Amino acid sequence: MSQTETGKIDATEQRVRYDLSREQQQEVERQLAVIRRGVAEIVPEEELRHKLERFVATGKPLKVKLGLDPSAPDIHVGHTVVLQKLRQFQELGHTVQLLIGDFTGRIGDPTGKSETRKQLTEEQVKENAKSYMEQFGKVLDTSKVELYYNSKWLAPMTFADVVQLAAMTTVARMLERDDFEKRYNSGLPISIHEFFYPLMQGYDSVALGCDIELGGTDQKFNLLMGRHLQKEYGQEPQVIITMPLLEGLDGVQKMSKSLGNYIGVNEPPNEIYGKTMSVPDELMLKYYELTTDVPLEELERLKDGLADGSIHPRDAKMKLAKTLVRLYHGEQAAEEAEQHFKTVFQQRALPTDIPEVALRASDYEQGEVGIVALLFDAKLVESKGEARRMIQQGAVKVNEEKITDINLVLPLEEGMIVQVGKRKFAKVKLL
RNA sequence: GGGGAGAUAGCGAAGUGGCUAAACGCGGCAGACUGUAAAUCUGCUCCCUCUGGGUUCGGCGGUUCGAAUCCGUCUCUCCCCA
Repeated sequence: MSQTETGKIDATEQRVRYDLSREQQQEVERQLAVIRRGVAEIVPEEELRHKLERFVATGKPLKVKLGLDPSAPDIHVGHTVVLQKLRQFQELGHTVQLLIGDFTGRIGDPTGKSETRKQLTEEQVKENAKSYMEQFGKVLDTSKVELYYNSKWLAPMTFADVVQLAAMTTVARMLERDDFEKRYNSGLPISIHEFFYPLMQGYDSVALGCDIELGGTDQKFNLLMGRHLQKEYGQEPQVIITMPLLEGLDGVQKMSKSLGNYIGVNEPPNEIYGKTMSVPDELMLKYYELTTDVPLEELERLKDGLADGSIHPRDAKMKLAKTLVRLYHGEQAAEEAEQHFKTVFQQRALPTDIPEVALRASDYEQGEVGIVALLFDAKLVESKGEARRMIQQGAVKVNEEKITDINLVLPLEEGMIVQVGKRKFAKVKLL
């Protein structure tokens, strides 16, 4: 859509003006300030203000949508960026609409991967939705959340409906989308049906009559499609709010499960703590801002302290790690995780809670075991070749003694502690 | 519908009959240093019963003493023309 056309629509739009009292105007400003915090973009902000004015004048909450993939959720800290924003909307008195894209997910994979997506049964979808709600409960008040499935309105559509929907946009416009453009230019395949994903997602906003749709910056195109379609269907278009993408542990690529650079909210406290400590320093403040409930004033103090050197980056990061564990596992777990970190990594001592590995004594002759087999059987390495490599590189310890001989045979003992690298431990339990 | 190009290890990318388990880069892992950050240095990175053996270069089938490399066929992809 061209600039001039957008301008024309805005210019001709008839907006109701509300006579707000001073307090009401202040409330609008307050809400705007909360909503602005940490966002990448609000498109367009003027419409958001208008919607908020209406909310303050009429008391009718804004409908704020977030679309979700129907596959089994494993929520990580990157996802919580958007959830934090939704929680803020809840606290401001608005309604959160979670949309499970069960129909969307039924059709195929939008990322162009060759594997066809597994067909999910209705039960699986319901199960996954339940799992979403459980995990979202760590950030959102899920009792107030409205849950929708887009198969409800997408499944009954006829081919004629679909063609009509498809006629509302153009191929050129579709190719504006960043990943389509990149794939097209670099000769990667794009299936026609992939063009329907933005259309379906956009139509969801029509069906729900959304006021606002949230997403990561990578979702901007899809979110804008919702705006466009709402106009086409004669509705007031939604305002879109994009949140910055959170880089993962590598500090470069966005946090994602497939890249393995994520911190899962359901991970054990020690993992969350440890992974957080490996986040690059430069990202610390971004993590604080987007994934925690640390107040803005405190954030400022941290920022200044780090800048003038009065706060050690390590201490700031330990606090971040502790905060994240507290958010997902509670105060006590946070304390324990910090203690564990200090013991294992700062003092290089053995952790107190080493996972046990059950080994069957009868599987070993004369109660003895080769070091390579031991590492493999204890699942500390993926292959025996890797076991040999680890030993040769000096990464292996048994009962805190470094092992250097790959042919070492040692007696199998209850409670012996095997270690590979800095963070993989196992305690032998004989059966 | 016609013509052309291509598919190599997690990714990118060399290799066009034996010296190739396959250069190089990225990523990953381990060690040193450290704050389990960054930077830097070193080693490793298909599997196994490991001074040796086994299975790999889109699938299947051939040619050959010997194939990632040659031939046939199938699948998939991209580009150009219509």
